Amino acid sequence: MDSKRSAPVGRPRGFDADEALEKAMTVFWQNGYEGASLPALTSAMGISRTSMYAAFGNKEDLFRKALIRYADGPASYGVEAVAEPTAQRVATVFLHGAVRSATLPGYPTGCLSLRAALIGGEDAQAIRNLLAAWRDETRALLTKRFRRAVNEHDLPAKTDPALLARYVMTIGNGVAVQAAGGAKRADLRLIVDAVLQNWPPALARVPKKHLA
Amino acid sequence: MDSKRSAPVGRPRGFDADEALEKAMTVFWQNGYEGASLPALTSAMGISRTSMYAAFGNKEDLFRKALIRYADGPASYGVEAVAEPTAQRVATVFLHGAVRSATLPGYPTGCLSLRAALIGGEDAQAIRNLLAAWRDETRALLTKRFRRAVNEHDLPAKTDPALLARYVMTIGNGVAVQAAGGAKRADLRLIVDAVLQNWPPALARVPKKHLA
DNA sequence: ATTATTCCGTACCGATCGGTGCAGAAGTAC
DNA sequence: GTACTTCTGCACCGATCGGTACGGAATAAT
Repeated sequence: MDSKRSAPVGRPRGFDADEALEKAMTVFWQNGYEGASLPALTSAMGISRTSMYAAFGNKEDLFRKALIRYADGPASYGVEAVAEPTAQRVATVFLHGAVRSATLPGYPTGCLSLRAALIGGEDAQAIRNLLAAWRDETRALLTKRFRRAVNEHDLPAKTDPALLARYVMTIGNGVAVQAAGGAKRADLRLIVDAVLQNWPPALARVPKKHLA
Repeated sequence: MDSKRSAPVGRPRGFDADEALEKAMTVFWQNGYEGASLPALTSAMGISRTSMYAAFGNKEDLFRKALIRYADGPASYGVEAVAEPTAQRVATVFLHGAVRSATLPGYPTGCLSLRAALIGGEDAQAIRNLLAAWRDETRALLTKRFRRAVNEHDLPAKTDPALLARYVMTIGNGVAVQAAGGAKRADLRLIVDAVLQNWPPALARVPKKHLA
């Protein structure tokens, strides 16, 4: 599991697990979970099937580890954003990060979380749930941060933090889709800047859930 | 092919092709192109493998026909929007239509075009290209409409119609993703209304493509 | 040296994929 | 009725899926 073992007796591993995971992340990012076949993964990782299973468990475990690497790397802008001092800065850093992450040179365009599991057969349900949980987590992070901003009078009192968080996520998701479709970074940057000029958006607390 | 034949000699078809196509569209919408297996499709359509091949050709042909049905049905809001008299109305109808289409009761949430083919193996490349072309077509429709609005002084002269079209598409895509993730129609409606309050967004023509 | 432990390539497993051949059932035309 | 056309269910095809058993190669401890 770890890169350093306490007593590595036996033949040492013939590849760098970190580099292999990086390659696997890229393949998942490009092709999604089900679309990434084991031959595609292992050939990109430069190792054989057996070595992958020995080092990472199975395909699902490999994906989970790749996702962690993704969240800590290219998609770390979420946690960075909520550390900003004002709500406007939070939104700005978040959306600029979304644009940057979705158009990184050397990586697939768009967002791994969206490309990997909007769809799929029934056996990919676990992966879908995992990614949905991760996106919900990010949204909860933003909600909490915006709630604090309301309490600090950094946002109008009637602002609904949850709705504002979903607003920001919606723009970020749209950016990811556009990037996956070939949109240029400069264009997306102009678009999110246009969105950010409308701040804070008028998102009052919903009056009441109307009867279904 | 058609629902009416000129001389239907021989045993008549034992199912309604239109109803079957509707079911197939739903399965593709829910599971994507590759995620929709033939057993899943045929069981939803209520017919056997062979009947599907006889009536629709193959899986790819079936998808193409389902997509046409989708574009003429749940996703017809694009062409409806550009018929509106002002640019603001165009954007409003488009985004309201996106929200409605992505949260239709009795249908999968989100947008078929996104769920079906953001990802996939190599053999799904043709499907991806098809859907990308369709989205580009919609964007071109909006671009053309906004260009007309600029000429009619319905939008500021310095507005970039292509960029504005991408802006609207970006919001629409974000809405579709959020809907697929479980967002409620009422919340999405509030979000797009907040976006529409910022109209026209400041999207000037890009100064010049900076040297790569 | 010997022994133990680990890595890794080959070859294989059952399951499922999209697609098809075939024969019988079901209908129309005469 | 007979002849002919079309539909449809069953069984099957080769290819590919994720996953594994096995044996040889390589390194560490002794």
